[in-house]
Amino acid sequence: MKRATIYSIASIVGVSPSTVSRTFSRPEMVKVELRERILATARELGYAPNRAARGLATGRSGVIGMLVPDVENPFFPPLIRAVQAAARVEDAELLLIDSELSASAEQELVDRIRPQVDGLIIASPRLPSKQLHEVVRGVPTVAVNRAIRSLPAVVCDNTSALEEIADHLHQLGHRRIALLRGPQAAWAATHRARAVRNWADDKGVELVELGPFEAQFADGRDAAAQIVESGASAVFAFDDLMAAGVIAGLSALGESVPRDRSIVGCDDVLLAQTMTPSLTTVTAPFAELGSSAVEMLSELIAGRSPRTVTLSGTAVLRGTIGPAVG
Amino acid sequence: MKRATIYSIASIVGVSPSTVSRTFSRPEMVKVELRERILATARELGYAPNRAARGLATGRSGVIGMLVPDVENPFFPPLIRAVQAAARVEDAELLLIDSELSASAEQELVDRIRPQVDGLIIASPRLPSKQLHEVVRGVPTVAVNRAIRSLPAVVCDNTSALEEIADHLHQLGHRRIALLRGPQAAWAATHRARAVRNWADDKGVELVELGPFEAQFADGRDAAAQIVESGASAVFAFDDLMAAGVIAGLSALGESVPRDRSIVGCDDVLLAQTMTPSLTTVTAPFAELGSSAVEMLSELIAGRSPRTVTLSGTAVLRGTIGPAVG
DNA sequence: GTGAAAGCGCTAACAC
DNA sequence: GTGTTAGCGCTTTCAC
Repeated sequence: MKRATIYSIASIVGVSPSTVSRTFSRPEMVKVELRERILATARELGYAPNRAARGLATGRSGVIGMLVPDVENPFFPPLIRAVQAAARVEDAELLLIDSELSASAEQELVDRIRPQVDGLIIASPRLPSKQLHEVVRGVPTVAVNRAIRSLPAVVCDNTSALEEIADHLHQLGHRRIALLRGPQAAWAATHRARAVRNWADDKGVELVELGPFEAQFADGRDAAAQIVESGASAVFAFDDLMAAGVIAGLSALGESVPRDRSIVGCDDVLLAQTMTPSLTTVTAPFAELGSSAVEMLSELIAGRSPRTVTLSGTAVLRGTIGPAVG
Repeated sequence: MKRATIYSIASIVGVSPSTVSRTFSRPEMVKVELRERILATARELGYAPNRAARGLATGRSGVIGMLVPDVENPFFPPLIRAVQAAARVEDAELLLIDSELSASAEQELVDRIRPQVDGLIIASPRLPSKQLHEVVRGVPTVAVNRAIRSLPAVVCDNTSALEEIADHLHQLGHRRIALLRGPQAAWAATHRARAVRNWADDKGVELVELGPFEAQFADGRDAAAQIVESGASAVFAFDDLMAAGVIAGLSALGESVPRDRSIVGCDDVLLAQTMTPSLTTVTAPFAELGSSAVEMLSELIAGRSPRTVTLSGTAVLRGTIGPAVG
């Protein structure tokens, strides 16, 4: 028994295939009673429109591609969920691709899925602007978590949230602070570093910059010794994962957080909320990041030119900061 | 400038469209020299085969669907990565769907993507067997993390790893142990509970069973009071996330792990490795789980009937267990 | 080894 | 409102 098509349904109901087609693609165009009959027999036959055929005819696949550098990094799952939820509303599916932190893979993978998606959402791309621009030529694309001239983007500005936390740290007596930088090629890393640096300059606080790091847990853990050596009483890690690493590394060195040193993360991923004590960090607006991205992508697909959207993170003071010691 | 097709290339090179087609789908069928020429001009034009057209002609989309109950649960990202990596090798893309913990959504979502995928991988399905069987009718499907009669599956048996940890706990003097059960509808929850229960029976250890829980962080945290009350000196949480919750909950109650109580998780997700102290748990073979699933799916698509695969978890003793106190 | 032609299942003008 | 008729771009017999 083969799959039902608009033809099989049409012949059973006694209408033309176009009417069946319309019943599914523009229901309002077919008279209610007829539509009902068609829908009924379609259900009986377990009919579902063949997406490939529809895609071939319309030039639209109904799927959007999402490229992330590392699904296992807890920053991305919430973003994926948000994008997916938003896509669902527009009746689109999500093709997910993981570039495994490789810029060259980004290029290759985009090339590969380009022909089968209506649009692309690229999260935290590592590819240099020029190549990025080059590779997405022809596919509507929006970048997330990276401001870039040639592409509409949705980014998160954590500056004021970081300042707020920094001020708090300052009040707690911290006068020498370490900053663990994120990946060289990551826009967020540069942006966050600048925020902390500017704040420190303004306040006249000594800032010890470490890194750049790939921003894995191990990087944070291994940086613990340098931190201790630096004499910084508080540290801004690039993200929550690194912060967790720092805490582990300090613990191995016999220190306890926040008793001996204060740690701040960024993004407020699951990890930050579930560790004990919970992590002081900046909450990223995942849901809005995702929905804005999808929304912008739709605009783009519709031929409009959305402007880059800038959202903000929110400071959340939790258990990993305390008074400066030493 | 429109996208290149086999026709545009054919007319430029001066061959028939079929030859161009073969160059891409069965390269060995066309003479080397000709093939090179075709490939060259294809490259010039930036040609890539239209997947929709190919799909329509062959009945294969080249995409496999993966359904997870919750992308944000750290158990799934490593699985997603593994599946994706394996799929890549077979030149297939991954359509990801998140059912957000709802069994009914599973049904609806599968229905929805069924027509556009060549096969389906369903991770930790919550749907009752019968409905699950019903809904995947017609699509090659493999279940992951759930043994089920009607579907080929790849599961992980943690029994011996859990016993190993339990024995260790016993040696440390623990004689009253709590077990936090996972979601009612989750196969893994039942399976793990049985393992611990049987062990406790054999050893004559008192087992306090709590739950079932949805297995979120908050569930573990909120269970802390009951645990303290139960007098159990050690606890097996359904998974790492719940274990993290328990630790947080105990901490709020003034207890410290492993000083006051020992905690064991399951799966060894990122969380388990990055918390301080790191969590004693059972490492799930994510990579094998994913690659087996894809492998079985290919078999299924090819018309063969793969047998259910059972892998094993590995005990990993870390920082959250210690001698029984009280 | 290569070409011609039919067809995959749907949509979209365009008629009626 | 509904039917007719071309395609959409590819694969695949079947000839040659």
